[in-house]
Amino acid sequence: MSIPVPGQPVRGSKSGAPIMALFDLLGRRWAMGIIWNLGDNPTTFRELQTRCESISPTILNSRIKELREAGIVDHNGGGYCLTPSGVQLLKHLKPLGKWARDWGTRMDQKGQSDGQC
Amino acid sequence: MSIPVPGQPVRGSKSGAPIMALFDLLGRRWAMGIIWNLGDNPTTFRELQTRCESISPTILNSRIKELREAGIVDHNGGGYCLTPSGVQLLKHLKPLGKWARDWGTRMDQKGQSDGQC
DNA sequence: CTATAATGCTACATAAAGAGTAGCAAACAT
DNA sequence: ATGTTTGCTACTCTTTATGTAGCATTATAG
Repeated sequence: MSIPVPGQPVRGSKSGAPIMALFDLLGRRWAMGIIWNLGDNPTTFRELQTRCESISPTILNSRIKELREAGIVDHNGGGYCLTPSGVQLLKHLKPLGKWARDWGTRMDQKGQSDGQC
Repeated sequence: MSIPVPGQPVRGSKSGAPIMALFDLLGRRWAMGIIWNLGDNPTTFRELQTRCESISPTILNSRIKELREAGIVDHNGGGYCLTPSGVQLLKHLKPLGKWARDWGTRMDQKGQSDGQC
């Protein structure tokens, strides 16, 4: 799968709006999970596989390739890790953890009128 | 495609970690783009289709279904819109716009050692 | 030096998602 | 009554993802 490049046509934007290029990249299966699980310290391919609990090596490999080309992930001697820019991205993803927990709570006690926007 | 529920096994977490359930939901094609394009005011199905520039009605429909079940999107007389909780989620997505623009800039003048993490 | 183990993958066959085009039923306006 | 708009569904075809097996390379241990 070709990697989306900001400035060139991508899914959702013929003009290549950066946010759409990003959504294209992150909207691929496992992409965000990989970034999340990469966290701080260098991680081996197999360790990443384990952390993701059920990812197949085939897509783990393609996602890594894409994220490397996008300058989000890198590989040094010890394993895979986030680039500085990847770290920034993860920083923006972090708040979603809290939102997700609240969401879980809300979904539990569902049924209440969820507000007609 | 069945919708991921926090607390039940999802892609990336057998125990159903909320963040993984969220990544499962948002990591489906167009999911984030739809939330992004929904913005403030109620939007009709066809208007959404237009804003997404190239989404097929088939998946637009399934994404909407999933996002509604997840309590992120709702439909009132005038069209589709974000629920309060969807608005919060979008708020967390917004900063990615800035990151994406910077990313675009970086990708333009690529080549420089991107830092060996 | 040889044997074992870990790492980073690739191959391949199968299943699941998404794309693209056509068109329909219901509600509304003219 | 006729035409529009809206919110879809049907259908076929392509692209992605899954799952299991296993290989080549490097590091470690005996």
